[in-house]
Amino acid sequence: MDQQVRVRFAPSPTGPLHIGGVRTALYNYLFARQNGGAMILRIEDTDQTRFVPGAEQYIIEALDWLGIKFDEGVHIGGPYGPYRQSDRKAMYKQYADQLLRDGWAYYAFDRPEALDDKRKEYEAQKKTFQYDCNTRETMENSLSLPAEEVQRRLESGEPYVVRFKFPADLDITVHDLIRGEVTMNSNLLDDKVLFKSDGMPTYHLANIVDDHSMLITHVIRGEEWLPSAPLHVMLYRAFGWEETMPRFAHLPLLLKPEGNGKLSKRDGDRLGFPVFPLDWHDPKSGELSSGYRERGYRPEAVVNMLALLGWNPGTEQELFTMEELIAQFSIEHISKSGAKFNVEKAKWFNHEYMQQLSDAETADLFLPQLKEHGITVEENAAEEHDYQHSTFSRQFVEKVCGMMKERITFPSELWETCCYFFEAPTEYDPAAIKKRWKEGMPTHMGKVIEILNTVPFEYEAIHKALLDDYIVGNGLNMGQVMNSLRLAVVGKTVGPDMLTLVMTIGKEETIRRVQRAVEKIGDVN
RNA sequence: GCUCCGAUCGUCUAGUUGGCCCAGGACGUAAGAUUUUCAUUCUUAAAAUCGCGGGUUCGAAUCCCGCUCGGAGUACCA
Repeated sequence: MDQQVRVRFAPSPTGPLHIGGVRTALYNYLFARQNGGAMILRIEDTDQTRFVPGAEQYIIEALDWLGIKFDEGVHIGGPYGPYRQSDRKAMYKQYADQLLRDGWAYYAFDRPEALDDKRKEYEAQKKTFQYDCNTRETMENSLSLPAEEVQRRLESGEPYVVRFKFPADLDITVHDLIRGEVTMNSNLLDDKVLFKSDGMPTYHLANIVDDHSMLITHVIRGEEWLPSAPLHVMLYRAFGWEETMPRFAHLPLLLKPEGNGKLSKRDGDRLGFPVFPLDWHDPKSGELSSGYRERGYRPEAVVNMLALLGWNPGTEQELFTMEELIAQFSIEHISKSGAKFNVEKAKWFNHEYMQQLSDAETADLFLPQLKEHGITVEENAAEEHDYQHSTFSRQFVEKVCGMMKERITFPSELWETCCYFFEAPTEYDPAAIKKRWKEGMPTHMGKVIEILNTVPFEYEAIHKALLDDYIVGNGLNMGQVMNSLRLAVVGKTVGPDMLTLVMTIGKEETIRRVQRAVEKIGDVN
């Protein structure tokens, strides 16, 4: 009889959520959904010194933007709350006491300075001090001190921490869903602090207590937790919860795009791509770290890219909707090695998802830029375009988007790519003039105007009159004439099919632009 | 230093029970086609002696051992 799958994403509100953390959340989400289970958001804020205002809200907003939804959590409540560890503070002490009572933990009175000194002392001998079964007798704790002394210190209110008492020489095996069995010997593990002198539990205690009381069945987290997994297994054993201990899956890390090491905030800034889902304004330094959303990435693209960074479907499919990911995700296909983040691939994903937007959706993204450039867009304008007043219909904007969106990776490129549909060029690319605007071009342009004025303004008619009859009929250089026309209309030699462009901006505007170009460029070369 | 984890094209990876792999796909790169231009698109190509060295086997990217390299952890941080 299977119990319901329950997973949690448990970040610390110490800053913006790193993209690696987003991936962890995503994998948890996919796993939960696939198994019809519950996804829980728990905030692990046991370190009051590292608390950053706004971080919790940032995490919620970022995951919401990406479509990673929760069933229970700090922001929506649920039957196993509260979901913020600082709000659960009162319940941890009894668990520390239980461990103390059962001999799995002990009081330690060593001051932080004393520990520092100890570490330096060892370091001087090229060794590393570890508070463990070999050294604890030499420290100030309830194992080394007489019972009365311990009692006296406790009653006098002397600060203390509670440390886990690792049994000597015990092989502890962690069953990891990704890595198989990982075994470590307790002699090499240190007596981690479980309960701090400020009355708060450490991650280790709070995590186990919460996962147990929230009925978590699977812990999917970053590989950086693997070394402390044996401690966690021992805690479940010490509490007598081993029967219901969650299954563990330690995810490979996200690495820097170049060189080695874990992906960090600085890499993103240096290499020009975001490391965070959303923009983050650091409340202390005022520094801005850019996010995927503000850079113009589609949430679907970020999800798709992240899903494939460390997991693969075993097929050649690369584009996935969230639903497809949920259906196909499997822990067995998560890779064991770290993945280097690739900016180009991220852009490619975004281009793919930009193409999936409708013309209307693309137009919505374009509107702010148009406004910024003084272009007015009217929902139900009588005319498609009014170049004299820089006013266009919504329909016209959508038409342009439909024509041009395949050239675009980010919405921010829309204006640069489409501006000539909305305003006439003010200058002409000198290199293009040199290459295309040959002798006699004003005459040819005059002929273009004449044709536009005389033949019906229809694609086929213009094509016949201009390309077939005039250019081909007179043995003119097609590239020369058409590119000069493009230069006159666009200002440079880019853009869609020339006649389509003319049809789109209209007869009058085309003629105006050609006349203006002839005036400005003249009969050079 | 110690402990643990890892190691296939520049990058993400396929390869899960050894032969169908002189290693497949995608991004990127290059060339060509298409186009009056640019971009898109399409086609093709280059690109991994499967980290190195030993074994096991008729046969190994796939199994075993050693080495090397990389990463993580080693806090009253998570």
